Amino acid sequence: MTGEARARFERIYTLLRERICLLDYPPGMRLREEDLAEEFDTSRTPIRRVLARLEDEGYLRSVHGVGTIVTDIDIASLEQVYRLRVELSELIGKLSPAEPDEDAKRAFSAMKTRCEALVRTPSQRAFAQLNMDFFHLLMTLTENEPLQEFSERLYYQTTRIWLKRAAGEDGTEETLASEIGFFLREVSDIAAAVACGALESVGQIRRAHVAMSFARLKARAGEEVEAASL
Amino acid sequence: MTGEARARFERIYTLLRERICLLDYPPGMRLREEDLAEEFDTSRTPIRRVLARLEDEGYLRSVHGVGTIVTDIDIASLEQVYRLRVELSELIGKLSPAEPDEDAKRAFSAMKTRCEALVRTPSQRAFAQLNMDFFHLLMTLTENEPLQEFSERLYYQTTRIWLKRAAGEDGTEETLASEIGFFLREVSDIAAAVACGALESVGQIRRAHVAMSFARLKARAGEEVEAASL
DNA sequence: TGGTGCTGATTTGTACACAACATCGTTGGA
DNA sequence: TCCAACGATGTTGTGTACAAATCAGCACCA
Repeated sequence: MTGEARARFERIYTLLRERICLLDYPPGMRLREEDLAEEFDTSRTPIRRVLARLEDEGYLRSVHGVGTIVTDIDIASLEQVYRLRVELSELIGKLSPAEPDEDAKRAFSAMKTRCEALVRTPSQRAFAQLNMDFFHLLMTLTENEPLQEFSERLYYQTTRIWLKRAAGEDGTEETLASEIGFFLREVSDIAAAVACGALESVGQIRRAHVAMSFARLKARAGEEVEAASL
Repeated sequence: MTGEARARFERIYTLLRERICLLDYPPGMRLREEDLAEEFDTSRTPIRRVLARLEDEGYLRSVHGVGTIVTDIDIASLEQVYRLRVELSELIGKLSPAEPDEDAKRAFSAMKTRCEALVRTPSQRAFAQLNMDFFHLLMTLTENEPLQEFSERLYYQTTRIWLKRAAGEDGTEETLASEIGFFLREVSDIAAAVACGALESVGQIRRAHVAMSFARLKARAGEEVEAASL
C-alpha cells in the first residue's frame, strides 16, 4: 500500500478511530461496510482494509452475517490496560524527551485557556475533544516513535470507555463538571512543568492523574453495584 | 471475522510472523500473495487480510506494482524500540505476576537443558527457535494481556534484526557461540529466580540482559563502521 | 399457548477479473 | 556507442458477484 492509497487509508482510519473515541460511534453500535463505502465514495474493499486494522487493534469486532460492532470493555479488562498505561505515561519524560520550544510552551498554555473555558460551559463532547487534543500535544514531548504508537493505542482504547462511564450519559452532570475540574488541574500542573522544562516531572504528574482518573471510575462503578444490590 | 475464518487467519498470521522472526523470510525478501495463497490453499483475499496485519505491525511493506517486502530496521530506529523494550521487560514481574506452579518451574529448567545442549552444537536456527520459545515461556509469568501483546510485538520486531546482525551470516561463528553463551547465563539466572518464586527479580534480570544484548550489538556495529573506514 | 422449524432479508467473507503501477529488456534514433 | 522511449511482464490495489452465516418474523403443530 503506497502513495495515494496509503493517504486515503490513513485519512479514513484516523477519522473512524476518532469517531469511536469521541463516542460518535459508541460501544455496541453496528457499522455497515457499505454505508462507509458510500460515505467515502469507494467500494467495500478499501473500507474493509481500514476495518481490519481497527479490528486488529481491538476497537471493532466483525461478525459474519451480523455486522461490525464497536467493542465495549468490562472493568476488569480495563484495569489491566490502565495498569500498563500508568507505567507508560511516566516514560514520556524518560525516553528521548524533546526539549519544548516556545511554540510548544504556548500550545500548553492555550490548552489551559481552553480548559478554563470548558469549566464555565461544560459539554461532554467538547471535553472529549479537548482531552484528545491534549493527549496529542503531550505526545510531542517524546521522540520515541514506538512509545508514541503504543501510548496512542492504550489512550484510544481506554479513554472512550472512561468517557462513557465517568462523564457520559450514565453519569450526572455533576460528575462531568467534577471530571473537567480534575482535568483542569492536570493541564495546569503539566503546563507549569513544561514551562520550566521539567519533562521528567511531566511524566510523573501524568502518571498520577491517569491512575487517579481510573481510581475515580472504579469507585463510581463500585457505588453503582452497591446501589443496584439494594 | 469469526469461527473458522478466524482460526485460519490466526494460523497463517502466527506462522508467517514466526518465519519472519526466524529469518526464514529475511529482511528484504519479497513475498508473493499468489504463492502464499497457493500454499495455504485459498485465494488472495484471506492472505491479504493477514499481510495487512503484518504490514500494520511493521513486519512487511506492500508496494503497489512491486511486491510485499520484509522490512529491515536501521540501528537508530532499533535503539528506540529497544529503549522501550527494556522498560517493558521489567514490568513482567510487576504487573499481575502469575505465581509459577511446579510445571512452570520444570519448563524453565528444561529450557536451561536445551540451552546447554545448544552450547555444545551451535546453530543459528536452533538458537533463534530456543530464544523464541523462551520468550513465550517468560510471557506466561504475567497475566496482563495488553503487556503480553505489546511485549510480543517489540520482541518480534527487534529479535529478528538482532539475530541477523549479531548471530547471523554477517557475524563469525565465534560471535554466535558467544551470544549463545550469554543466553545460557540469562536462562540460568532466570530459571533460578523462577525456582524461588522471585518474579520481580525475573523482570530485573531480563531487563539487564535485553539491555546488554543490544549494547553488544551496537558495539559490534561500531567496530564494523570503524573497520570499513580504514 | 408455547415452541419449533422454515424462509427471506441482511451482512460479512471469498473468489476472481481487471485496473494501476513499477521494472526491465529491447529497439530505434542521434 | 549511448540513451531515451516503449512495450512486455509481473505485482499489488479495487470493484463486484456470489457464498456463507445469522437473525427476525411467521406459519404451523402439539
